[in-house]
Amino acid sequence: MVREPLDEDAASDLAKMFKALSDPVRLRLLSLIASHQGGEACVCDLTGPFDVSQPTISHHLKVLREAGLVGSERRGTWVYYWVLPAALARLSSLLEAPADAR
Amino acid sequence: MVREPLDEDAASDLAKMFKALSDPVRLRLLSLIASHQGGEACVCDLTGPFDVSQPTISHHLKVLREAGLVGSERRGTWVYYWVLPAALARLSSLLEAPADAR
DNA sequence: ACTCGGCATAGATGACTGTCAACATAGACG
DNA sequence: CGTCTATGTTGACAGTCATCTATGCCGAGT
Repeated sequence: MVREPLDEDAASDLAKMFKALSDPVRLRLLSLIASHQGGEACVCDLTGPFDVSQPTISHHLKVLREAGLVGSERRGTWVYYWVLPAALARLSSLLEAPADAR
Repeated sequence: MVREPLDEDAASDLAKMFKALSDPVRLRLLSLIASHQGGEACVCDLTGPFDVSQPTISHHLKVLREAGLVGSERRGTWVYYWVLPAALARLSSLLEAPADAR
């Protein structure tokens, strides 16, 4: 990002991911999934800590999934979610090391 | 973020920063400022590359400024903006290294 | 002092977002 | 097969956002 001015298409693509992270509930969801034992969590583990209803959690999980930040799979009764590290790493590397400027 | 579940206050705080990054125009603005010679740019350098009006650019710069991502100063005729590296580094480190999970 | 250029602010508007209640679906288990 | 539990989907509504036009403010020069 510091090197070259970031063309229009890349900016739109990245903005969608950041938008998925721009909600406190979604950030906490991502953190809960990432920090959960085994690196994955079912929805039943995620609805508890929040004051919002279960459909709202489901909606936020869908946003994270469509942004490519998490993966999901149904195994029997429960649906499990896990973090996709490559997507977060991409965003992380984009933001790092503008420290040499100024 | 992987270690502990990210409490509610921290999530709200971080969400505001990510929200500031969740627009293609603002991402490109930040990139333009960071990659500009000297690490800072005046608004006159920033209005050109976009199809939106000057007040819109001014609005986006205000969002970035209030999110704590950039600083600004008026020097004579022009107003200069620069990136605050600490803020970006904070977000970057938050997103990195969930790679060991799964 | 007046005017001009650079930038910010105000108000309006159309689009999008977060949330809930209600309903639909899909396995599990009797 | 029927029913119960766990999730996802839909529709609706209130709030927020991105963008515009019009206007205001501040320095610089003349």
